[in-house]
Order: sequence, then C-alpha cells, then structure tokens
Amino acid sequence: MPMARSKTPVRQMTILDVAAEAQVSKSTVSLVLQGSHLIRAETAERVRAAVLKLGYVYNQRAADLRRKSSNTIGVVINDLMNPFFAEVLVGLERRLVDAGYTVLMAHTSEDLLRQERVLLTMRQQHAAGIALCPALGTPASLTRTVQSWGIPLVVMVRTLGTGSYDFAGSDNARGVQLATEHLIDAGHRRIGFLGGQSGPVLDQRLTGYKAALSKAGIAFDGGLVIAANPTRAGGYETMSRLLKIRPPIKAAVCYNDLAAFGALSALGERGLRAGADFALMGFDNVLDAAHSNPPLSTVDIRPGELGENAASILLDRIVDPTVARRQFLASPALVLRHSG
Amino acid sequence: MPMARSKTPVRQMTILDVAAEAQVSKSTVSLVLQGSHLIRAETAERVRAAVLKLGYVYNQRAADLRRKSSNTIGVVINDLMNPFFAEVLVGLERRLVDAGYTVLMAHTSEDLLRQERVLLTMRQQHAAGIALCPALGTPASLTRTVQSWGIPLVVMVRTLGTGSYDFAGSDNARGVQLATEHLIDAGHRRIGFLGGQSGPVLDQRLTGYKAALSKAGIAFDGGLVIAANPTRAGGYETMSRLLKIRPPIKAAVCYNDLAAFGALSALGERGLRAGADFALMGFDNVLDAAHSNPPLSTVDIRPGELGENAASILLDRIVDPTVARRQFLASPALVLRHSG
DNA sequence: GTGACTTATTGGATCGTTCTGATACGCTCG
DNA sequence: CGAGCGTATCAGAACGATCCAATAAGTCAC
Repeated sequence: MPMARSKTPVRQMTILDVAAEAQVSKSTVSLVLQGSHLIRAETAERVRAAVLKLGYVYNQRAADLRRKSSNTIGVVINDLMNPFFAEVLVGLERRLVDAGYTVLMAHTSEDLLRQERVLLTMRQQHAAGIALCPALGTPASLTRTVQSWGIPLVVMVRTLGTGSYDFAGSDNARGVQLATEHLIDAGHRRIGFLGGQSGPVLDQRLTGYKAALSKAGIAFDGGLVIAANPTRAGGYETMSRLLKIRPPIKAAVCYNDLAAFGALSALGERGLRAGADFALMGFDNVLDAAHSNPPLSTVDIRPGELGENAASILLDRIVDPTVARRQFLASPALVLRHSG
Repeated sequence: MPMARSKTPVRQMTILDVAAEAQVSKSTVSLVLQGSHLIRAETAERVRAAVLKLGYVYNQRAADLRRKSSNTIGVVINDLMNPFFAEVLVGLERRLVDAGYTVLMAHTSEDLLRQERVLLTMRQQHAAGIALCPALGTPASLTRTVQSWGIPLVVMVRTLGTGSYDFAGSDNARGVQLATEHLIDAGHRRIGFLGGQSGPVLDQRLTGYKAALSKAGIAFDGGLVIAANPTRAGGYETMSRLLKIRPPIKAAVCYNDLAAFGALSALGERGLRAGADFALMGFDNVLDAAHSNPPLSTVDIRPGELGENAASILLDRIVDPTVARRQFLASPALVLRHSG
C-alpha cells in the first residue's frame, strides 16, 4: 500500500527532474534553458514541454553561484519622499528590468551608516552593478572604494569629488542661471534664493544664481539666500522668512520644486498670488509641478530620463568595464507656467 | 624566480582562505560567521581577525543555496509617482532592512504583464516573502497562486477578492465617511466625489461617501461623482467639470490627496480659494498635504506606518507560516487644515 | 574500411557555503 | 585504568546550477 513517502522532505524540483521527464541529461536541459543553438530543435522542444509540464522554476541563485555573476543591480536612494527621486528611480528601474536585471533597492534617508551597510549587503549579494545617489557627507573616496570591489558604479544627481567615475545628473548651474535670468528679464532686480542643504548640488545651483546676477550687473546679496531642507516644510519656512525682508522681495528662485511648493503654500497663506504678486521659479520639473496651485514655472531636467540614462551608463560599463568614463548631464530647459 | 602566477585567474576569496589564515577548518569559520556559541571565544577571535585582515566578504548567495533560504524580500509597487506609495515603500523598506532583509523592488505601472514577470523573477530569486500592491485588474486567484508557490505574501492597500490572505490597508469606507460627514456638519448638502479608478478601493471609498449621505438623509446624486485617474491631472480635470455644474457645488471629497492637489490647482485657476469659497477634503494625508496651497484637510491613514505594518505581518508569517491570517486596517483620522 | 571532421549529447568537476556525523582530547568516576 | 561524557573542531557530502572535455553517431573523401 505505497503511500506518498512522507519521510523524504519535499525535494526542490531541479533541472534533473526536467532531464528525467524529457529523457535527456541535465547538461542538455541547462543548454536549452540558456537558449543555446547547440541543441537540436526537436530535443529543445521536448525539454521545454517537460519544463512546462512539471512547472519547473529556474534557480537563479544556484546559476549565479556557478557562473560567478548575477543579474541584480543595487540601487541606493536617499529621499523617496521627494518626487524627483521617485521619478528618477522609476526611470532607472524600468530600463534595468527591461535589460533583464532585477533591482535591489535600498533607502538611506541621508544616513551615512545606513548607506555603508546597504553597500555591504549589495557586495555580499554579488550585485552586478550599483547605482548610487550618495547621502550628503559621503566621502569622495567612496567611488574608488566601490571600484576597488570590482563592482561597476554609477553616481547619480550628486557629484562626489573630482575623481573619475560614471555620473548622471543635471547641469545645475546652467539651469538655475536660466531661471534667474528669466526673472531678471521680467524686470526683477532683487531675487531671493530659497532652500537647499549644503552640498555639491547647492553649490552648483548657487553659482548659476550668482552668474545670472553678475551678468546683469546686479550685486550679490547674501541676505536674500536662505538655506533649508529642500522639502515643502523648508520651502514654507524660507518663504515666510523671505517675506519679512523690507523693502519687500517680489521674486525668488527655489532650490527645487519641492521647496517651491512649500513657498507657494506660504505665499497663499498671506493672500499673495504667485505669478501676479510674486514671481517664483522651481527646479526639476517633477510631474506635480504642472498641477500645483498655481502651476509652477520651473527648470525641466527630466527626472525620469535622468534615471534611464544612469541605467544605460551602468549597463554599458557592466558589459565592458574598460569603457571610458561617462558623464550624463541633463541640459535644463525653462518651462513657464503661472508662478513666474 | 617565482612571480605571481598570472595564469591562475584571481580566485574569489572564500572561507577557505580565512580558515588557512586563522589555522582552523572551514567549518569552524562558518560557525564563527554564524555567531555560533560552539566555538571557543579565543578561536572565534582569531577567525574574526583573519576575516578583517584579508578583507573577506561573505557570499550570501552561496549560503542561500546551501541553506535553501534567502534574506531577500520582493516588493511590488505600481505607482511610485504617487507619494502615498512612496511613503508606504519607505516604511516597508525601513522595517525590512532593520530585520536583516534586503529588498528586491519592482515597479509595475499598473501593468499586469509586468507584474507577472516580476513575480516570476522573485520566485527564481527565491525571495523569502513578497509584499504586493496588486495592479488594477489583478485576478483574485493570485493570492492562492503565490501561496501555492510556498512564498509568504502580504497584499497591500488594495484587497484582492474575499479569499484568505494577509493584508495591510486602510479602512476606506470609514475614512471617507468621516470626511463626508465633516462637510455635512459644516452645512453642505450637495457634495461632490472626485477621482478614482474603478477597483476595490474606489468601491470602499464610495460606500463611505454614500453612508454619510444617507445617514444625513441626503439623496445620492450620481451626477456629483466623477471618476478619473487618481492623479493631479485627474483631480484637475474632474474639478474643472464639477465646477460647471449648476447650481454650483461648494464642497467635495476627493479619492485621494493627489487628486485633491489637482483640484486645488483647478480651483485656484478660477480664483476660487479652497476653504473660503469651496470646501475640499483629501484622503491619505501624504506629507505634501501639510504644505499645499492651501494646506489640505484630509483623512490621515499614516502611509508610512501602513508600510511598516505590512512588513511586520510578512515577517511574522515568514518565521511561522502557519500563523493565522492577519489583517491590518489603518483606522482613519480626520486632520483639518485649511481646505475644508 | 579507415581516418578526419561535424554535430548532438553527456558525465563529472566545480562555484562557496552549510550541516551532519565523526573524531580527538580532556576530565570524572568507579 | 578504562568506560563514559562533554567540549571543540573537522572532513566531506550536500545545495542546483554551469561548462569543459569526452563520447557517440553520422558524413565524407579516398
């Protein structure tokens, strides 16, 4: 009375079971799964039928071990609450999975310790590459460190010193210069700069701001730039402070769209209407900018494409690690809506 | 003259190298790495020193293969552009990595085919569990399918039929009822409902809306509910249409905050001020809601905590797959700001 | 009919861990 | 002094794939 032998623990189904079913060797099955042309079409078909019949599922990790490679890519982001990064991430993810990779995602919240930890796990997981948006305060040497691990790396958004590494970001100086010049062209001479934490990106954006001013012969006034977290709360806060300045300021460019949204809120609270009473420029052109109240004039750097480009650069380096360093800088474009 | 044997390709460093350095067997090294108490403290110390000296890094995938387990968890999200999901994701991710897991992330953009594909990869990667926010149109049978794979699953946000499965979401009916009642209490009798795609969540929120109306003895008027993508664009669009209705409507509850933001934009465009001229309620209480223009009155379901709870439920099931089905429903709380 | 050459398939070693069963050593006890 | 036991360590067989070298069968030329 042979019952199912409950003693033997349910063995995982392997390529061997498929081989038995299809009456071939495991090597043949392996070759078929890899789509090799070495196998006769008829045999391959038999194998594929067996796979389907048994419901076999490929064990990627076993394959990775033997093959000493992997198809996962580590992605490190530090502020998903910012729609800009969310958009970058989905662009990146899309291109990576379309290329057959799977994404190991980690969120650092600007925490250096956390960042270090997730980079270690990615190493332990044998990630085929890493796309990193470094947390503020990350030492520039990190690029060399990761390279020394033998893992292809692309840095996103924030530069990391002057070393040689793949990068995808935007031309921040030029973008902010564009925005500032737009306000100047509209006749403004006293223009605020709102939000932003110290770091490479803020530096770049501020140089754009200063460049526009000096080009127009306007003296830089440090009192008009107010740093703060580039969040809605930060934007709200800085705008509130800016509005206290006498004589009143009538125009400002923001570190990013998020800060601009907060600024819009502060403006509205005082019954001021952006566009009419106050000219406000954002930066990033996140999706939200098109439907804020009022719709935000901003600098478009196409966040999604930025992510896609980061992915492409990384993928290229994975296939050929010796390829020359690449650097993608989204060229900014003014998009004028109603706020400024 | 023995030079470095350039013939042998640089072998990966393994526990065997560590073992040699520390003068113990690989088994001992393995035990130490697992923090076993079986090894004498002094020996363990020697091993740890060797690890550090050689810069050995653990091969997680090899370990997983042998151990027939893994410490990765698949997370499937379909709309990261919606800050609500972004917040859920970071809560989820945070708790998962704190528990020692790493996150395999995939974005479906509501694409069923993509969803199917990423679920397959997660299976091939031997994910220890899956947290899924199902794309619209996902068959209810999917919960059973995933369970039949032997992978613990937690469904998030959107219910998936009436079967038995772990779930983390919010009490949508009650939440919208709260919001609607608030408007009724303020004296409104004709209240619009804006945005939302057909699906379980819309159904639930609409029943809350209807419940509030009927409780107040107000007849339901289908002409006042306008479905649309729950995005800013959708909210803008639906509000524009709602404002054409005569006699004019003066209050509405939105499917979610995102739609409410779009509605705010449409209102502003017509010179209407939410709060004064029009009462508007959102749903979710995303971070952005506190600093919109004007700040949004909404229903708080704590997106971040929702993600954390999903993680906890999943982790519990992983340690004990036989535990009873669990269901977390965030209980909604009204948060009144300026829009309504 | 034999050797050279394809073409299709296969056995077995291997990737870097874990884990079980064995061993070696020291101590206690009758 | 030898049996019995506990402690610390180890050797070797897995895990489920890949891939190299070997084989078997067929074709062709001479």
